[in-house]
Amino acid sequence: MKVSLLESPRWQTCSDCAVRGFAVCSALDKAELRELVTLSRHIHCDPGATVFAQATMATSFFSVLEGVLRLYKLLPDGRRQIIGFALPGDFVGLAGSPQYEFSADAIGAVVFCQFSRASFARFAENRPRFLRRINELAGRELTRAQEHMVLLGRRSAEEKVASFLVGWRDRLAEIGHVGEVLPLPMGRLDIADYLGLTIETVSRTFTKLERDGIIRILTGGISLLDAARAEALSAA
Amino acid sequence: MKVSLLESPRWQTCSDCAVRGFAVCSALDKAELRELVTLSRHIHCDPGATVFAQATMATSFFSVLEGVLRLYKLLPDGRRQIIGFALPGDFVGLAGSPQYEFSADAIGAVVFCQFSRASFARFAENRPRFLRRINELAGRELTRAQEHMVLLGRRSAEEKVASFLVGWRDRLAEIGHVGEVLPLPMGRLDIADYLGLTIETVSRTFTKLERDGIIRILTGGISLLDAARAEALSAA
DNA sequence: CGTCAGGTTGACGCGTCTCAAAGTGGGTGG
DNA sequence: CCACCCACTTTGAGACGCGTCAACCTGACG
Repeated sequence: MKVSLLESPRWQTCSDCAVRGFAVCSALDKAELRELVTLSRHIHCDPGATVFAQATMATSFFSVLEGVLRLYKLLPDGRRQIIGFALPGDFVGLAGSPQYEFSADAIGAVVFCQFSRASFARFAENRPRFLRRINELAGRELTRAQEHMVLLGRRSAEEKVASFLVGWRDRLAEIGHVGEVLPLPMGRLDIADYLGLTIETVSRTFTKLERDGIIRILTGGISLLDAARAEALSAA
Repeated sequence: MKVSLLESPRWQTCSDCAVRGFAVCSALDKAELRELVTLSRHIHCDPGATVFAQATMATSFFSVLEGVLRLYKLLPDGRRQIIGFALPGDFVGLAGSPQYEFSADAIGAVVFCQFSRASFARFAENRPRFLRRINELAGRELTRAQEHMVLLGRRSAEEKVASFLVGWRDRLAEIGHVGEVLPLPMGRLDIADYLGLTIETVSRTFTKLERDGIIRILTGGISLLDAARAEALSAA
């Protein structure tokens, strides 16, 4: 069974954009929205395409419309840590330093809004409501990062995988995903690099969770058979 | 040898506050500063005192003036992850959820400014310059968190300790610390919980770094004998 | 000089990584 | 439509880094 995150209808204009309700621009009125549109470009990109790379000049901000981005940092010797996945509605590029602090590439096909940093900053500059909205998103991002640190520093492999699955389910639910099946558009290697494990450990742990009747492994996703037990493993 | 972070002269008024140049309030003019003062209280607290606790009502924001706070999250079974140390000039409480997402307590004696969340928010509400300043601090915080994730997920014990020492040196330098000796006001257990290690591993790693001539262990701190080698270990 | 918290050291075990091989499914071209 | 291919995943066996448990050391303080 193939599971897709691209089932939502395509947008035509900003006002009926699929992520209108929860993206950055939710804090804008019609007039402002019309102005912001003139600063944005819609970009489609193919599976695996790099959106931007760590340490290159940060010329843009991004708002994801469809699909999933993986955000990651690389060590000089090639070790990779995925610091998060960006979903529809997520705003990317907040850090504010002149270079990107991490890389981003598409998992599957992705559509996003791109803003030039300079003109976006000029637009935001004197709009307290919009600035507060950006603050809100930054705060949420920060809270997620802190939770992720606990996971990386203090949880076992099994707890990590369970936390990931529960967290992923909750994030998809937030953006309106429903259904028995939990799609996992990213591969095992991505999950491993997100959790600070190796691909083999992730694979073994998935198998163990399935043996224990907690999940069912499908191609491109899983089914959470025993959500309560998974939540217990992810240990608040 | 005893090393202190409290050598700086005490403030009298906001305008000659020791952290005036790099705290949140650096974005304010004299008049605004005078207004903000009326919303703040100066608090002194003793070594080990808890400033706020995870999952309690988030009624305040904090700006550190002197000393160091440890910020941490606890798992139900008692495992602890320190997500950061707050130094003079740092602003704490950004996340914006109704409850605190983590706990904070004093390492050594601490002095900070406390703001009621509600009145602080009202003050900030229509001050774009101030909101942008808060954004800037949030972005820096986020960048640090991302770097920390790489450390927790992808570095060995030795790399973790070296990164910590180099990072700590740089943060102290940013707030004006100079001198051969790097003070470490936190104990080994704090360092372990910051790095996702046990206290024994941290202790052993310190010893190894000293044997290798990279550091010298002092009471209450270290001396970085071979900064280049430490930086190489922390592997950018 | 005794006490106590914090730090260090050692021996051992376990969880995760490493290296290697085999299995699986989707896509492509004959 | 089938057979091959390739990337991805799973499984296994063995090694190793870090955790665990326990003992000892050290310096600050009364």
